[in-house]
Amino acid sequence: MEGHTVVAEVTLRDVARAAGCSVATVSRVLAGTRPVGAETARAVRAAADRLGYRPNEVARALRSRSTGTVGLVLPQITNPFFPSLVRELEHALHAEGRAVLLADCDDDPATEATRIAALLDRRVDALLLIPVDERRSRDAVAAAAARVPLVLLDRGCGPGVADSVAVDNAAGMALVLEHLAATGRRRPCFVGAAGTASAAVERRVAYAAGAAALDPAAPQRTVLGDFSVEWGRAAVDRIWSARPDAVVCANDLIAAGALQRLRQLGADVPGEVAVTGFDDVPLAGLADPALTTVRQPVAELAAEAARLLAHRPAAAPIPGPRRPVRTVRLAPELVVRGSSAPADGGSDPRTTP
Amino acid sequence: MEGHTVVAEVTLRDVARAAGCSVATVSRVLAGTRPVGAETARAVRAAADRLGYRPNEVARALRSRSTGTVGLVLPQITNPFFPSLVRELEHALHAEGRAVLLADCDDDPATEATRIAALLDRRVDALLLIPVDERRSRDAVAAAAARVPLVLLDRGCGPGVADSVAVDNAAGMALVLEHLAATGRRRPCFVGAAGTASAAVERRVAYAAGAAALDPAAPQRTVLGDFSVEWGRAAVDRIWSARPDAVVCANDLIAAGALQRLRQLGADVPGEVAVTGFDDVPLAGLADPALTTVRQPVAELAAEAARLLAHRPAAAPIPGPRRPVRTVRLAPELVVRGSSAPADGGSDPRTTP
DNA sequence: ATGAAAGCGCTAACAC
DNA sequence: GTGTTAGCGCTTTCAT
Repeated sequence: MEGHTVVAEVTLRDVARAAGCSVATVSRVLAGTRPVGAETARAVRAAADRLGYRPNEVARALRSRSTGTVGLVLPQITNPFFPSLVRELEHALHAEGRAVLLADCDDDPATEATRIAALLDRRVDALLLIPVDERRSRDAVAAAAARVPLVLLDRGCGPGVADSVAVDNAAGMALVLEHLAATGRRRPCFVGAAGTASAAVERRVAYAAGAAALDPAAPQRTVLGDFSVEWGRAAVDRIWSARPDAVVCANDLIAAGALQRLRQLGADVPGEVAVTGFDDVPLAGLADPALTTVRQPVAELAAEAARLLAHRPAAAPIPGPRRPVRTVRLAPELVVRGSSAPADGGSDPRTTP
Repeated sequence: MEGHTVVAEVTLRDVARAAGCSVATVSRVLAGTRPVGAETARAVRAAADRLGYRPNEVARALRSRSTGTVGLVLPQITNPFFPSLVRELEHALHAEGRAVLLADCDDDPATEATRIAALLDRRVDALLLIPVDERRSRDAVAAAAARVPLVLLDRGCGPGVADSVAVDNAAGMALVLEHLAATGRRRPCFVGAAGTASAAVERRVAYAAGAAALDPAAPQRTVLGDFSVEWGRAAVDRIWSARPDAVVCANDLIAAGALQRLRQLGADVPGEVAVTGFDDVPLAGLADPALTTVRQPVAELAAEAARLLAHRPAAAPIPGPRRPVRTVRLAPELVVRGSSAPADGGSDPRTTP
C-alpha cells in the first residue's frame, strides 16, 4: 500500500492517441452526442477501457456549463425527520447521475445564506432547500431561485418565491382530530411551535380550526414553544392542570417529551389522556406507548422534488415574464398506535361511547 | 419574481476591465497569491464588489487541480448515530472553505463502490469514509486511498488500508462492564452484531474479555444479530430464559429494542435487569428508563478526521515508499442513566453489596 | 463520419 | 508590481 499518487490521470487525449483518432471523436463516442462509425466506436471504447479512462467531471462541467450536482440545504441534519428525506433525495438524484452537495445551516438564517452562496459559487445545477425560517430565509432563497432551479421542501418560504413540495399539514392535523373525536376524546389541547416556519403555522392553524368542532374552548388550550423534546416536557406542566384528555403535538419530538413528562406525573396514557405526534420519525414507534402520529410520505416527497427540478427549464435567455411557481401538496397518512388507544382499551372507535 | 436567468455571469475579465488592469492582477488580489499594489488592489476590490463578482469555483478547480470539496461516504444516513457526525464534519469542513459531497450507500458495498467512483470522477480533494463492511469495502477503499487522501471514520477497514479515527470500542465496553460490576451485577449477557464491521467485532471481543472477569460463563451468554431495534427485541426472547441481571448491547438501537421487549415481558428494569447501549444517540436519553450508554466524542471525531485530512500531504510525484497509516483512537465516556441504576434504587455503587 | 480549433473561467509561469 | 501567455480537460462549432 503506498500513499495516494497522481499517476498522471488518463485524459481524453490519451484515449484518442491509443484509439488512433481525435479527441473530438472520443468525446462523441463516450457522450453519445453524435453518430460515430461502428469500427471507430469500438476502438475508442476498447482504448478507454484498457486505460481505465474516467472523464474529468470538472472539465466537463466548465465546458458544458453544468456540474451535474445539486445542492441540498437543510436547517439541521440532526432533526430526526431529515435523515430519511436526505436518503431518499440522495438516491433519487444519484439515479439521475447527479451528486449531492450537502449544507447544514445550524438552524440559522445567516448560515443558510452563506451556505447557499457557497453552493452557487460551486455552480450547482439546482438547489433543494428546506428553509430555516419562513420569513428570514426569504431573501436568500429568492435570490438563489433567480439563478438556478430551486425547489423548496417540507417548509414554505412565502408565496410565489419558488416551487415547493410538502405534506398537507392541515389534512394531517384533521386526520388526528377526527381520530381523537372518533375514539371519544373531547378535551384536546395543543402543544405547538411558535414562529413562522410554515409547518408550525399550518399545524397550529389546522388544530384551532378542527378542534373547535370538538369543543369550542379547545383552540384556547394551546401552548407554543419549539419543535423539541424539552419543550414537550415543559409544555405538559403548563397544560396538565386543565386535565385534557388528549395532547395533540406539532411533531414527534414534542410528543416524545410530553409522553415522558406525563409518565413522570403518573398520568395514564392512553387511558387518561391520549398523545399524538406528527412526522412519524423512527423514535415514534419506539416510545412507550408507541406514538400515534401522522406519517409524511418521505419517498414521494423526494420523488416529487426531483421531478420538479427536472421539469424546471434550465434558464431563460431574457428575464422574461414571471413564471408561475408550482406547489405540490402530498397527502399524509395517520398511523394509529398505542398512545391514542381508546380509554377502554379497545381499538374500535365504535366501542367507545 | 422572474424565472432564474443566466444574467451573463460576471467573470474575472469583466472585473479586470472595470478595474483597468489585467485578469492576472485581479486573480492575485482576490486569491492573495502575490503582493499587489495597494491602489490597484483597492480598485480591483471595488470593481469586484460593484459588479457582484463571484469566482467560478469550477474553473478555479480545473486550473488549480483542487475542487475544494471532500466526499463524505456513509453506510446509511438513517442510522441515528450518523447525523450528528455528519453535522460536525460539515461544519468542520465548511470552516475551511470546503464543501461536502454526500453519498449514502444503502448499507451495500456495491453501491459504496459506485458512489466512491462517482466522487472521484468529480475530483474530490479527499474522502471521508465510514465503510459499510470491514472486509467487503476493502478493495474499493484501498483503490480510492491510492488516489486521494482518505480517512476512515468510526469503523476500520482492515490493517494498513488508510488513516482512521474511531472511538476506542474496547475501552467503552470496559467502562460498561466496570460499571455493571461496581453496581453489583454478576450475570451479564451480550446482545451484539454479527459480521466483520470493526465496531461489531471490537465490541463483542471486548465484552468476552471483560465479562469473563465477572463470571467465567458470561462470554458464552452472547447472541449476535445486527445493529437494529428489531434484533434487540428478538434477542431478548433468546436470552431471557437464562435470567441475566444485565443485558449489554452493542449499540443503542439494540438496547432500545431490548428494553421494549423486556417491558413487554414484565421484567423490572433496572431492578431485575440492567440494560446498556453504546453510542449515545438522541434516542438513548428518551427511552424509559433512560439508557445507560457509552458516548462517542462526536465533535472530536470530526475534528480529528478533518485534521488528518489536512495533514495528509497532497500527492507524491512517484509512488514512493509505503507511507505508514495513522490510527487515532478517542476515549469514550460512560453515561450512566436509569437503565442501569443499582437494584436497590440507589445510585452509589457502594450501597450495593 | 471525422478532425482542427476555439474556447469555458481561471491560475501560474514567465517576462518585463 | 503587473501584463502576457499558456494551458487545466473537455465539448462543440465549423470545416472537410
